[in-house]
Amino acid sequence: RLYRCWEENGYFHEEPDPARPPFIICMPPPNVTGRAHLGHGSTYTPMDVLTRFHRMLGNNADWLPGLDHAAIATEAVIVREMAKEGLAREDLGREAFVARAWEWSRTYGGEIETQFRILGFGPDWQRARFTMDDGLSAAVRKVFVQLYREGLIYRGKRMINWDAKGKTTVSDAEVDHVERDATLWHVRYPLEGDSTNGITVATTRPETMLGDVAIAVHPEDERYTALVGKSVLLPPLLERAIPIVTDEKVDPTFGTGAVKVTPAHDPTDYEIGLRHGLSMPSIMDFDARITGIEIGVGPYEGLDRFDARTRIVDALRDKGLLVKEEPYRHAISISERTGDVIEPLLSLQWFVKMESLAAPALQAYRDGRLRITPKSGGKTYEQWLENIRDWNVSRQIWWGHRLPVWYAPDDKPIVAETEEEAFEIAQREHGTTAIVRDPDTLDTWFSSGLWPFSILGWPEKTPELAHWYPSQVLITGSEIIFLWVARMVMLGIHFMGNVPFRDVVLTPLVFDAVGRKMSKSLGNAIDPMELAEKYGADAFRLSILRQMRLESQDIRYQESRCEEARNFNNKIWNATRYMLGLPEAMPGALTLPKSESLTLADRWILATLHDTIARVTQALQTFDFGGAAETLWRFVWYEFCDWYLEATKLPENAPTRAGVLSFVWNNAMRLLHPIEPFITEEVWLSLPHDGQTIMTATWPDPLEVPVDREAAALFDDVREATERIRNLRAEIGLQPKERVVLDVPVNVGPDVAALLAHLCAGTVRTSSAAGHTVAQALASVKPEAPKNVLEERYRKEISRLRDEVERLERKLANGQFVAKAAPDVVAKERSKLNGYRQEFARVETALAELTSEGDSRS
RNA sequence: GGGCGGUUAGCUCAGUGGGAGAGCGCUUCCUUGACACGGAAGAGGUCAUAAGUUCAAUCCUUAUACCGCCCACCA
Repeated sequence: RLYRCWEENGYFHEEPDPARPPFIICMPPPNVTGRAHLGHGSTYTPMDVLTRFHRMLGNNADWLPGLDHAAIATEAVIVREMAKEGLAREDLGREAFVARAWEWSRTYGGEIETQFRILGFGPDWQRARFTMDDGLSAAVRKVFVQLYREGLIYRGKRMINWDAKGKTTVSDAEVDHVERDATLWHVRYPLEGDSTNGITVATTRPETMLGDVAIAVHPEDERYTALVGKSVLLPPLLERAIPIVTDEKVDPTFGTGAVKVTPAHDPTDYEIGLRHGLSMPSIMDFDARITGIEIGVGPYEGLDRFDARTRIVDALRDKGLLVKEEPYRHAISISERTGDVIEPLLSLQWFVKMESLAAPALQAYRDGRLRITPKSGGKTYEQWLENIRDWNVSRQIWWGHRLPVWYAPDDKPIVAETEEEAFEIAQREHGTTAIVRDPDTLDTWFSSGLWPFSILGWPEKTPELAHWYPSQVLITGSEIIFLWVARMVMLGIHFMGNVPFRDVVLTPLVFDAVGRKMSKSLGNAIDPMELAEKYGADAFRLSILRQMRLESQDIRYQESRCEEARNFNNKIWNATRYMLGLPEAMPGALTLPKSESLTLADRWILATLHDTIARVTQALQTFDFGGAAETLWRFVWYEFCDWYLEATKLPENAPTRAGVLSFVWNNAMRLLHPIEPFITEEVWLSLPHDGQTIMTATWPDPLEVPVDREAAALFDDVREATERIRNLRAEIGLQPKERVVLDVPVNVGPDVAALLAHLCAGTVRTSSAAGHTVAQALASVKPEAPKNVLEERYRKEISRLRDEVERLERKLANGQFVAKAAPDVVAKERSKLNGYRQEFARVETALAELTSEGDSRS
């Protein structure tokens, strides 16, 4: 109900307004196929919090949402769906397939937007974009063409990562390295013409032997010096001879110190091959099957790579060429998306040249134009950019931005923004229009890399682009710092001349209670939608924010967190009910009772509110969401409810309470609103307020809250006295309503006396002993209690104080300390000692009086 | 192999160069006129280990152990 009202009234929407400071956040576009998970809680909640906060501050704040076409993920969904109908991609044909993907995206995609609404996220939906829409697609083509013409995009035959399951290349950033148990096979390659001699190599991938073109050893490895230059026969077929070469890259200490060189199927071997001018025959096709298309593979033709491995190992064993098999644990490359084992293949693909793009992105971070929180994220960012390699951007799938590339009959690429332009170029440069478009599409991250300016209308010169670029902050998970963040910075600098955002905030990863990753297969995944249903969206948001710390890289989450937050909200609700149930009406929220009429408790809660506003504001400005949440939790529950609300039940405090409650609670709701939008709106609307919605209410200003430090300190003294007295009451075993007589040694004034009596369920009896301040009097309030209880209590106190006094005396007697420590520290320690001594004397006197009383009575 | 982070109460985590903190859990009491999704009181810790710097170290430095994350072409 509230959300609908907000959206219908356009509260999330903003127009660029140069009169106000901009505050823009570009939402990391969730996958069109995606569903909300806990990671969205830790990443998107902070974005919503900041946007709401800055809107209340009066800034031109807008949160720009969108969806990502998620090329590989979406294509996989469609393929799976089609498989149920017995259809393959090719049965449909490209055009029909893409049409189906569009239809699917429109019909079933974007479910996550509904979920975001339930969670209270309020981006400017009117500005929602999709990475495949016309404007963004045009931006993609323009960027590709420009980079090509600048020589920053090229086509080349390079080692790429092949995902055989997804039937596409993937970039280095999308490859995971996973430790797995494997086997290290030692294989003997017999010397050509002398089969009694040979060289043994260790390999984990015998199936690639068919593509071996050499054996390499280290140049200084004396074991093999005599063999270098000779040739060996390639097992298991023993039909082809390959040379033994030397290369620095070979580690003589690993395995046998000799390595087989398969340039078409291993990145290191590829480099060795380049250095030695070796041939690079491919023996595996895009289905990860052995192929003899380039070189003879004998009976292994057409076998799947893993079957081929088994068959080749068997053959080696039969022929006595398998010297040794040993278990071996090592890291293998896995496709992030499909989980399939990555096959390094030599293939003709499109690449973005990264070096000249990376340098300015690195510089921007180093000179502080780009800040990264936490600092450790900055290190990661630097390290990656320093070692960056070219980015393979062509993908062999159909769903996505098709490469704006055509080929002339001689296979020369023609790169153009439109087909018309491509025809023109073809006619002009090749004298023909018989050109064929490249079937490949672009890496999803190519279009998301343009997000910060493409969603603002680039390449058009829009008012949004003029006023809102660059944005202020990007919030995202640290796992896509390479895939996304670094690329946005590089492309932003290149095309806009400026970093796309001032701050990057990396949110922690969410793990389960025992630190495991949340996953469906482990069954430990928690669905935020279920939590929202059970405990409320506000509770979910608060629970996750409360655990966030600036420097933390992970948080452990469990459902009980949400339950606690729900309890907190229940507390807010009940506190509100209390106020609404008071006999007097709540006056307007923006004016306080006359200053001189404020009670001690009033002054205390106002001073506390003042500090809370300052702290929360500071925390949100520095992205310390956990700090903000924790501060508010403490204020609402342990200060406002536990102490102030209780104090207002005292009749003497009644005259001013409605005004102060109204004022303080209104402020508290505004402070809490960015974190808990729903309950704060509901409460705010049910109490006196100014305006239509808390969303556009102004952010609390500490300068508008009167502060009386002296009164606040006195109230704190009362709190401390109260705690001591309650402790004694518990020891005596008094029932809550049983009153206790309190001896207060000076006339502390009727307000303090009444407050103390109320909070302790006591009857105050003031005597007027001289020489005490009110604070001292409070410190020595003596409840009437059985002699033995008091005596034990006093003895405990004396013992504790004696320890403290002795500790400090020792410290101050240390000449080194007095001479070398900072003077203010010494002074502080001295005054502490004095305080303890006075307290010690006081308790000792009290004990003496107690025992003498007892004596006279007995 | 390289980089980063962590180790503080049973659990999850704050924090500070000079008197160890919170929430949950636990124990005792309380259906007190907002709230049992609550209130009051309480128990519980040689701040991972070792050395160093310092008048003083849980905090700074170094090393070690264990845990986690990221990066990486030793077959």
